Amino acid sequence: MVRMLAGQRMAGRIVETEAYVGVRDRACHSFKGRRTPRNESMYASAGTFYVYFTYGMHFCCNVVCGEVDEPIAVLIRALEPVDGINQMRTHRDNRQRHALRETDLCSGPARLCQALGIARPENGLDLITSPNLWIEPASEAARLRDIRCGPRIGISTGNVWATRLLRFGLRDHPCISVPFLATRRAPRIAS
DNA sequence: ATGACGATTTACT
DNA sequence: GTAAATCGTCATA
Repeated sequence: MVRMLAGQRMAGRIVETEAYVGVRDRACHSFKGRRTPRNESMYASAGTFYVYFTYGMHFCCNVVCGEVDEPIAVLIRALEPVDGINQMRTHRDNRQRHALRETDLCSGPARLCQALGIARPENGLDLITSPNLWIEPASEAARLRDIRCGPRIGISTGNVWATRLLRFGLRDHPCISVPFLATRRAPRIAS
């Protein structure tokens, strides 16, 4: 994931994500086809950026994945800082009491948005054409056998959607927000 | 108009 | 481990 800000380049390797699979998913903002000003960008074309504000203080970001009017998205949960680490650190330390380890700069959905300067203005951006924010192939592709899956984080609704294995990440990576408990390899295709 | 809550993070005991 | 921070959003009335 690459971010241009103030003429400088920041980049991080995506090491953790969660899937939000649309109108049937109780934990998804578009559950039951709910369409509001907040989640409007979920209904746009694949490659659209969906940024939302939560807990009165945090932003989190998603990549929209479905067809137009099919509100499916992937939450970006953690990055391994690669480029522009000093700028990331500045954004994070500014609001912080103690200096941060590099592995903590982007190890959470709100942390990475803070580090990359992602907030309300970035909601609805087209990641395919934007000069300021895009996703490109990693220098080295992850091996499927190194990808773990597990339940999504912070889903409170007591039903099957809280336990489905829709969080994915790189095995034992130090920048993951929460460790994967059981050793479950990701399926070839997430259903 | 109102109130309950949230796809989180941080500090403190 | 527990709790506070902090406010936009949305369902309900």
